[in-house]
Amino acid sequence: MTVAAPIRLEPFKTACSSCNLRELCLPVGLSADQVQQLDTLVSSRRSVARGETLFRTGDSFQSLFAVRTGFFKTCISAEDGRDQVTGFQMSGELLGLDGISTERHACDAVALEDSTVCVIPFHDLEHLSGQLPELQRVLHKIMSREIVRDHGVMLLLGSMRAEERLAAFLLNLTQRLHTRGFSRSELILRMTREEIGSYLGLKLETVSRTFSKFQDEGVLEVKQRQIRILDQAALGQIVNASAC
Amino acid sequence: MTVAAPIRLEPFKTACSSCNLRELCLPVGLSADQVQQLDTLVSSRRSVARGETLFRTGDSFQSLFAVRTGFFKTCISAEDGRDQVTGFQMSGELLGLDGISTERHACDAVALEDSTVCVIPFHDLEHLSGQLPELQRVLHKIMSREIVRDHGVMLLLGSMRAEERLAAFLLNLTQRLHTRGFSRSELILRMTREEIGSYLGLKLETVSRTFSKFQDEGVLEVKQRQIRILDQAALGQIVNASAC
DNA sequence: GAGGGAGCTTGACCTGGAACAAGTGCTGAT
DNA sequence: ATCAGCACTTGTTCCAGGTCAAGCTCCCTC
Repeated sequence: MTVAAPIRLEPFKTACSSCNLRELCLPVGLSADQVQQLDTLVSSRRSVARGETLFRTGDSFQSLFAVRTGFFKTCISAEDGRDQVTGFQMSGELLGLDGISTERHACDAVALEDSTVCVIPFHDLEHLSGQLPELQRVLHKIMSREIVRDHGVMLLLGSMRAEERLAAFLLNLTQRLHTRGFSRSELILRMTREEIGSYLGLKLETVSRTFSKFQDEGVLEVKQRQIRILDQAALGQIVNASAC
Repeated sequence: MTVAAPIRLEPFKTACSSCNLRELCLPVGLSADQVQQLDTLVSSRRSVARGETLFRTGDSFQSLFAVRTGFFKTCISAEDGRDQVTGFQMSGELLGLDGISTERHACDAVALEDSTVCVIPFHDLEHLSGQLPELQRVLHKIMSREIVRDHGVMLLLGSMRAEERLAAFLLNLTQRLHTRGFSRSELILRMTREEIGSYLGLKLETVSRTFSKFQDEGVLEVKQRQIRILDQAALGQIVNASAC
């Protein structure tokens, strides 16, 4: 491939400092100067085609990955084959935090559409964050946020009813999409009913029925994976239903 | 043993280097020298009586806490009053990681028996871990381990049946107690049936019935909060039941 | 050692969601 | 253009676990 010519395209490729996700991603809150230091270690990208895995349970952990474009799910499977989607990740979100503890990945990360990720070699990141307290701070906050998020999912799984779960899920998705500049009321699901069900602790039939119910009630318009939210407030009330 | 001589009692107060939990707690894997540096920042203790809270949702986050003696639960509550136990912590385990992300605690930590904790001022910890890569590494691993643990709970909540959940819970508890030198087959629960139920996404009646069922089957002996495991293997099989 | 209350057990009944089953509609390959 | 196969919807039935209710047990306090 590399025909003649010593053209160095590198600045064109990966650079946090020129990335429009920098306010959502690892560089959040860092100064321009600090982001440039990050650039030195986030030097490669990787494409992952829809359906392919970025990493699998048991793979040696070397790097974190920041989703640049596309959409992922992470899932774990028990020995008995049962499995559980533990999260959906969109642009600016980090994948691989689970691998730090044992230096082996503890889940599978699967692209739900053609995606690209930035590769963040973790040893380098630790090294740099020893130098840059602000970076260390950001990393800690991101990990902590993941813990808080997980606790929220536990609340959902432990005490919500099917409708509440799905409503909470949709609100969470649209809110995250909205911070990325998408509509607050329209979205295209990148995952199947089964994956939604796995994440929410429901069977796919229940997810489908609940979508239909919301549609009948005029809360949503559902056309396969295209969802339009007609009544945001109603969704919010459904989530907090047990209050009544 | 070293008789006579100028004995310095100071390590008698708070000191990771003289703490018998150091292999379970923050200092895990650090050299004696490094642990001594930790000593400089972990300088105070706090007692929390049974039923009291160590911190509450919304409290300003200043420190992590390492359980020294006793037993805690952490729980979050939705606005609507619903609440969810997100974990039980025993000696050597850290409390407060959830607070890092927003600098406010995101859950309540309640002592289930009279307890003491070591106070670890987080800013100091971050500072020191910038100096001590090994400490940084440990902190990252602990946070990552919490994430992995939470994912395991999601699997439990999302896809296991009541018996499987309780069996998994008991095995997890006894395993953690065992690494602390307790029996693998006998334990005293520090939490109520309701708290177990909240953690496992079950109602207290279901927890109680499931205990009774296990007792009838000869898997456990249950006397209120005293549990004796009669058939460890059976418990293990129950957890992996869906394989059959 | 009597009384009260929190925590636990057990029974009876009910229901939300699982399981099973039978279609329908998209999509992508030949 | 046709076909195959996956994703989704919808109906029916069933059951695990929730709900409600009644006692029981073990402390703890006076």
